[in-house]
Amino acid sequence: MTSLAEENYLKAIYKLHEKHGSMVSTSALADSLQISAASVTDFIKKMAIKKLISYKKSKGVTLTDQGKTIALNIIRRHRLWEVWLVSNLGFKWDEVHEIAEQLEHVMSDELIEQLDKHLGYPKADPHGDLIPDANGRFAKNSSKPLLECVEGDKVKFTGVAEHSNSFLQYLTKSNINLGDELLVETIEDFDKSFQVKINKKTSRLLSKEVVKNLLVVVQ
Amino acid sequence: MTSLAEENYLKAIYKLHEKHGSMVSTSALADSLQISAASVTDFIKKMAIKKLISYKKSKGVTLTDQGKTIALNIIRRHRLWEVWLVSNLGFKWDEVHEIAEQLEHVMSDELIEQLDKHLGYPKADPHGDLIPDANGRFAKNSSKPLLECVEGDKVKFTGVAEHSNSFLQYLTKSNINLGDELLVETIEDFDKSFQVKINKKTSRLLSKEVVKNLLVVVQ
DNA sequence: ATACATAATTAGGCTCACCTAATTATATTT
DNA sequence: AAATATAATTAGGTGAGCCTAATTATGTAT
Repeated sequence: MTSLAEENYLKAIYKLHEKHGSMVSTSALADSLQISAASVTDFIKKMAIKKLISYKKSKGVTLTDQGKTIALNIIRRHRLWEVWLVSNLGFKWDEVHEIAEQLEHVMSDELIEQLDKHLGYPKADPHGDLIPDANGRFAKNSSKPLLECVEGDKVKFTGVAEHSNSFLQYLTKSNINLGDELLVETIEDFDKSFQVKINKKTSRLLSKEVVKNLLVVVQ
Repeated sequence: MTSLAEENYLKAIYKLHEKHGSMVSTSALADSLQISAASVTDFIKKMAIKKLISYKKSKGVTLTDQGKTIALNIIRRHRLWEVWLVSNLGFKWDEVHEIAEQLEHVMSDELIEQLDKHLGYPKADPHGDLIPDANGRFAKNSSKPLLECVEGDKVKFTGVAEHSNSFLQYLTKSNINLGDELLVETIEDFDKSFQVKINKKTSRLLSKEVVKNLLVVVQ
């Protein structure tokens, strides 16, 4: 029904919309998919005819309900596979993205439902990203960037806002792992760097760039 | 490196060669891949240039060492995924083929090695087909069709020579499962039907068509 | 050896998903 | 408002992997 290319477009549109809101521009899509803008214009016209997206010429695209349903399904598949790769196959959180990018395109609803069950219906993937259910619905999420916290806040590290390998590896190296308790000891007003105590043990200085990308839930 | 289409051709050539020996004809490939003979001729010429196969015009093709290595790798992936689907996700042996056909094309050696480890380095898939190791080598296999047995033989059911869903479902329905002990009670000379005792319990009459496709190891 | 049937190849064409170069539309600056 | 920069579209084209119809090669029966 939906081709590999269509799935990739739908996922990219969903993610760009999530990140920047409103309509997704041709160039943003081209950039994200590493494809020329001309090719994108071509392709989105066809997707619009198929009612996967709504396309306003020279303005950009948004997902239709049908397109959004498919996009959420792909994201669901991707994140479930990531959980499996980490918890069953022993991969690290910075090693699973490329493999899950391939696995997400395997078409079998039965497979995904069985996988979900096998994993114990996880709510989030190894990076803390929520996993939509079979109907495309997410659990409630009260996390926010650590940057928005104040001195004295005691929080739980539940996710990342930046998924680059270098950031994930920095956290691993710094011994900061999903689920850790973080206590904001002091915040340096000048550069917004945070002195944070991790799991009531070691204390560490984190730059603004880092705390911006750590998602936490206040306890 | 190798495309989806190339992988499917290599696998088909390997299987046809295994089944009928010698060179694989254009029409056999066309039939197996559900593609026109003209398309096959086209494609195998390109594969020959890439040294994946050796092609004698109007005679047929055989795999080169390189092609055989890739084919065995695909078969390895396919069978490991089938083991996983049955033993971890709870699928039945007649439900896994189509899903494994998709999973086998996911490219990541690391993934397959971890999967193999996770499954405990299985020697065979849910149909009893041997799984080649990472170097394309198979374990020794002393199985033969039950049809070649004689009255009084006590054997272990280790595999099937026919993979159709209808045959697999017939066996399931008849309560004949991989690993079962079979005792050949009598063989009807007229139609080569076998009266067989399963796991020292129930006795059952199996047609020649069935015993031909049951692979067993004499105990 | 000839005729016939079957198998394989060649010729020409199609769709999908991409490309570059040229053109047009939109947004920003002066 | 005009000039300029940036973004988007159109036009024309490519390779991969398929197709049908026509042709040629191979194998079999007479």
